[in-house]
Amino acid sequence: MPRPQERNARAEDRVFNAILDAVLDHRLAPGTKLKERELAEIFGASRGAVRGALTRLGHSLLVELRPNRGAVIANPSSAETPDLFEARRVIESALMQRLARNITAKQIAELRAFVAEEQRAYDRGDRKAGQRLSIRFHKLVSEFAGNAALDRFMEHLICRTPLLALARTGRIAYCGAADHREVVEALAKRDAAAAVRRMTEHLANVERQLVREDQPEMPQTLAAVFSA
Amino acid sequence: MPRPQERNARAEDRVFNAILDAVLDHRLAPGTKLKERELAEIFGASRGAVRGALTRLGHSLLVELRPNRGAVIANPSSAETPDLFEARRVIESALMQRLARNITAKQIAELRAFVAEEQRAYDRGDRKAGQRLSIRFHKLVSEFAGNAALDRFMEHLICRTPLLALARTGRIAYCGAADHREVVEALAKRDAAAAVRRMTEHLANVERQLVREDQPEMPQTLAAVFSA
DNA sequence: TGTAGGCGGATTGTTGACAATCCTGGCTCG
DNA sequence: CGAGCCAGGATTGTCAACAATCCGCCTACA
Repeated sequence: MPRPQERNARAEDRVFNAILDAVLDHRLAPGTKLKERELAEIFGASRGAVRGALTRLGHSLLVELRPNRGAVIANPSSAETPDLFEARRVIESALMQRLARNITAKQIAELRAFVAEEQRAYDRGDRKAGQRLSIRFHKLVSEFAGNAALDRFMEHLICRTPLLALARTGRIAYCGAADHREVVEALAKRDAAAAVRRMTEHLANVERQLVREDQPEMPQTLAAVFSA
Repeated sequence: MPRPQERNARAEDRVFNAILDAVLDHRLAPGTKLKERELAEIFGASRGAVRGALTRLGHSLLVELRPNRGAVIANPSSAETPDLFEARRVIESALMQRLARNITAKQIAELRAFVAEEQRAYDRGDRKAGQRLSIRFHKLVSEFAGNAALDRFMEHLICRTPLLALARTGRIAYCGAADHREVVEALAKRDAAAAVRRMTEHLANVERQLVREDQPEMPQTLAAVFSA
């Protein structure tokens, strides 16, 4: 006999995590409608639990909550790309400087092992797993830096990045284990300047992938469509 | 006959903003219990609306949500102070660099007028108003910088700062219009380095106020109390 | 034929009652 | 006399029915 309170407190988390994972794995396209009843049925949860999960996802900007019109997977405009990546460069540069000072040998070992696993995933052609590990690499770096406020913010930025990639290019952004390894090795040498440079370049690489493929985007105004 | 949906969608906002303002104005001490029924009565709202507001405040870390035990105004530990201020220095330095490049004459004028108003508030001894304007100064700067992602994060950091001040020192942190004016004048000259330096020093000044008065804090362990 | 207006179904928003949980105070028992 | 325990009351968590809203389509009319 499951206790309602505990069971359902987890029900909300279950729905939240399921949708979050689906977005990160690109299994839910931007604009997909998220109906409360349907989700409640699928997850065997009450509508209230689903509502709570959607509200949280909305606060993280992963779904767009339109009053009286339901929730859809967010469909960020390409105008957000520069802002997002500038924010990431700012924060992650700061993280690099912190880590170059404070990182422990154990953390270095853990990062190396992580990058190796990431590399193996890409090598065997498992892009989904590679992508997921690439995301978690940035989160791991953020946690190791040991600043809770920055880590919290990074979580938001990291989750939003793949969504933006999917909305713009229609496919997975390739993060790449090689870039990550260079960052880790710079940190291992406690070379703050090199770590910052490599992380910055890495982020610029990912961003460039997005804008380069940003051609087939929908025009913003009707005037632009018919001006030619 | 007020329409339930619209009236209550705003009811949640009303509760949210009222509590937010009360925290920023230091009218609610950390640890204060926020009972749902009581708040619902006070604001003439339903318990659901109050719940929604509390959930949002919880997500902003302004109230602590304890499962089955209700919500209280957050009581952050002093250990968070360095993290918070480091995050602010990182972000606001980036904002300064952006603004030194992009700020418009109109924005400069607006910032100058804002600082003048802030100064007048302090001059006439109205600390509450001065404090409120000091907070909004940082938010205004953040908005002018024009990066939505960073602005969003700044909002969280800015709201959390006075709470930390209250929890630690028991009184209002003095931000000071003079520091703000120097920042604005550096921006007016489009001197990025000077703007960054002044903002960084300003934040360091505020942080120093907090740690300097951090003596009468509760000891963390019983052992520490009785070791003497 | 094209457009304005308005039903019908589906979906979201809200409420109040009910269930579960926690805290408090007093009681019993060792 | 103190520790453990057990109601009683207060508070939070959950749910399912009801109300409000929106979208698509259909009709009527110019």
